[in-house]
Amino acid sequence: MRERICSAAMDLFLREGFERTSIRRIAAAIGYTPGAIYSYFGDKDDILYAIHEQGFARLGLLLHTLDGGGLSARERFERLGELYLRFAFENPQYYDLMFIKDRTAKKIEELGQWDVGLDTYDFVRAVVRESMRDGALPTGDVEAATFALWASVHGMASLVIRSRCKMIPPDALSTVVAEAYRWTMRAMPAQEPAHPPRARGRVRRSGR
Amino acid sequence: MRERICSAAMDLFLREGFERTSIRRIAAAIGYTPGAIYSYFGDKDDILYAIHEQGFARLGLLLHTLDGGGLSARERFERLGELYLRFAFENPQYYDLMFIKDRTAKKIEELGQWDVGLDTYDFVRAVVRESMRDGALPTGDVEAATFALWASVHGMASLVIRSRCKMIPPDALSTVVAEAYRWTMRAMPAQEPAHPPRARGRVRRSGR
Amino acid sequence: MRERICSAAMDLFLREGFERTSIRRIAAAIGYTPGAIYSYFGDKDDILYAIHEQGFARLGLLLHTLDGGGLSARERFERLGELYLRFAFENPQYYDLMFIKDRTAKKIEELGQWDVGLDTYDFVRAVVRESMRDGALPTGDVEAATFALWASVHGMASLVIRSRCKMIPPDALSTVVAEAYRWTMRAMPAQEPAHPPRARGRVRRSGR
Amino acid sequence: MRERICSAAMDLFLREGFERTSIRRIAAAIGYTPGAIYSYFGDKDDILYAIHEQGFARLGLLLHTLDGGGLSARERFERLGELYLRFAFENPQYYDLMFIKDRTAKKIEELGQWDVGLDTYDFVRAVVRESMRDGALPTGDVEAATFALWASVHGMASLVIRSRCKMIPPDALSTVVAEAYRWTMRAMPAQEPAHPPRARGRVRRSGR
DNA sequence: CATGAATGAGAATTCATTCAT
DNA sequence: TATGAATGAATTCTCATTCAT
Repeated sequence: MRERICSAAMDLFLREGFERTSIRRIAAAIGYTPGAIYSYFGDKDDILYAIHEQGFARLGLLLHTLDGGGLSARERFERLGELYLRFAFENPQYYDLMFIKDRTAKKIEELGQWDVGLDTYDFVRAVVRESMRDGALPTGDVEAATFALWASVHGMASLVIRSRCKMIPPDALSTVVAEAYRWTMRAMPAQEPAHPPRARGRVRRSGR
Repeated sequence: MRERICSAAMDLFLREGFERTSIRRIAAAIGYTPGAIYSYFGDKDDILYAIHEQGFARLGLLLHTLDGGGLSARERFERLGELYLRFAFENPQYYDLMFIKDRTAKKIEELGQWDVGLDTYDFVRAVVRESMRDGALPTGDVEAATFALWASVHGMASLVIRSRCKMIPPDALSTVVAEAYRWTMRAMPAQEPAHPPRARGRVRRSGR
Repeated sequence: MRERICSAAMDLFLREGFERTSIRRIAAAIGYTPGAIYSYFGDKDDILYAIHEQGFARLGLLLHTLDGGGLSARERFERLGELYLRFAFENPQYYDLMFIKDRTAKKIEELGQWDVGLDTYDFVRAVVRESMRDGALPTGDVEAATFALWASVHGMASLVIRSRCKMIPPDALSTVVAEAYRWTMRAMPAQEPAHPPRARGRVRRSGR
Repeated sequence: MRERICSAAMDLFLREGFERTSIRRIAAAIGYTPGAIYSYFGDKDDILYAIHEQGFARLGLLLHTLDGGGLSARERFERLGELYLRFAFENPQYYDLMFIKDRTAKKIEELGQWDVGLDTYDFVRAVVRESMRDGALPTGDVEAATFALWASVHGMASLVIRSRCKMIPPDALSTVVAEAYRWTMRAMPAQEPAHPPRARGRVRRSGR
């Protein structure tokens, strides 16, 4: 039902591009009539929205692999961006839908449903906050730091996905991205925690 | 002529959105027949392309105000991103066309015309390279540093423009962005220049 | 349904000419929206193709009246061309579509669907072959003889239909055609059959 | 001038097809403005007409090579069709324009200008008449015989040119055509001249 | 002789959507 | 739940032609 419609839609996004993905085509792909789709989705953009939810579910799963892995706060912080980028490059269609496409934002606004993306954002913010508390990051405005991190990785992802990096040789691209991410990480060096949070500040990282 | 068509098109982008901007409407807006447009532009996307060129011309002008202002390399470096962000927020439609929109990229690829954007990219890279030479930046991979800087500001700009920052209160947004940019700048601290260029490298910043 | 569309199209061919027959007009003629047509035909040329199929069905029916009429091989042979010409002159629009118009051929090639016309061609060839076997025709290359016969009648039909016979007074035309057909028949005189088939070879025609 | 326009038009017919040949394109091909064409031709179809005249001039030249070659009447008669077919297969675009295309006929009718084609037709008729006179052909209705000959070769040419012979293997085609032409010639066997040419009209042809 | 500018008409096609059944 | 039929609106684009300059 809804599942089949969504996956047919994603298929079309991949194979034919977003513009070519009409309700007619989706219906044809699953052997139904256009009208039938409207039993499950009120709107074409509702399909988009559902797929974007799926995307966030996937991304959420991926990011939450950081939990309980016995990672240090700094490691969690550094891996966070890497995982985000991995998601983006491995699921460019999803990523586009979730973070770039106009219509998704319009639909979200229309529904007033911000939770979906917020969960992820909150998770990132939590990691950032924790990192500051642990001295894995210089203390500062959590919101701004979160946004800086996010903007940085989103910038890389969206420039690549929307074909703005053609001046970088394709085979050098992943290196450049990785290297650029390292620059970003450098913006946020691990610190001696200002106020040892919850008696955590252990010996490690003393050198930094 | 072409000017009138472009500005009518930009007008429509603003007022009605991109999808609603058809050749018909553009023609109607300037009191012409659709066919007349085709005397000046071979294609709908040619109009896009022309506007995007205009946008880069504007951005170029703005960025080049950095030249000859007697600024230090570090100042140039830091103001570069600020100017870029200013451009983005003051001309979101242009910015979208230039750095986000799909069709622009497609048209560019079709034409094989990368120069337009490259000029700007080269300018940024030149600033980065110079900054490294002058110790205004840690030495390192110029390409990656350029990309990191660009990605960071593009990330902020595109998240805002494509309405992905609704969780940040609108009136706090500009502060968050400014603050986030400071984080980014911190990634690239001024350094003791490797090879004192033009007798600059003084004692300052020794602590870092 | 499809029937109504086709007959409306034929109507327009007749009344307004082929070039003037657009999907818009067809739709208007049957009181529908252009889009509605596309529920029944994928393409403008699909309509052409359907009509051309109808035409071949008609022609097939007509030619098959030769079967089972107790006709001698020679009679069948001679009447075949007459029926063909009758079809052409009575259904010039169909004939044009089936045997002259460019787009039909293009569509056929596109579909790789040669069967429709082949049925008819095979029928003609069968008649020719049989005629040779029965001595109703000099023995020889069946393919070439079939083609010669077909070309001859097609030539007459298409010259008339495409208005290349204006130098022949209209009221003399049918006589000229009939007389010309007699010349063609003379090319293929009845013969003493090589191997007397079904004990036919009677004395008649001895004088020739 | 007119020459250049015509040859550009022919070029386009060949390379892009007839439908794609617009006045705009012709103009572009010779580096002029569409409007300029109208200084030389009143109409798009006037160009067609001019080209069709050229075609007839060419065909005329070709057919007139039969004159003065010391050929017997029968030889002239037989070669006439061969030359005609050769012209058709070597200049299919011209042939199409001259003998198949609708618009040419319409323009001719509009102008009331039949002479162009008539010259050729008269030439054929003259050959036929002479052949009869010389006993190179059975005596009979000259008009009908002319038409029969013409229809036969036109049929072959137009079936091939308009792609109705796809059931015949391409490499066999020229053989089939040649063989079919032989059947046609057989329709019109050489005869003992009734009246030994120049000193004519007597008892002969008693056998018929 | 030729341009440049523009018209007006029309082309095929596609789409999201609706609704009675 | 799903279809089949249809709408209505729009889309890009192409064309022959005209005409003042």
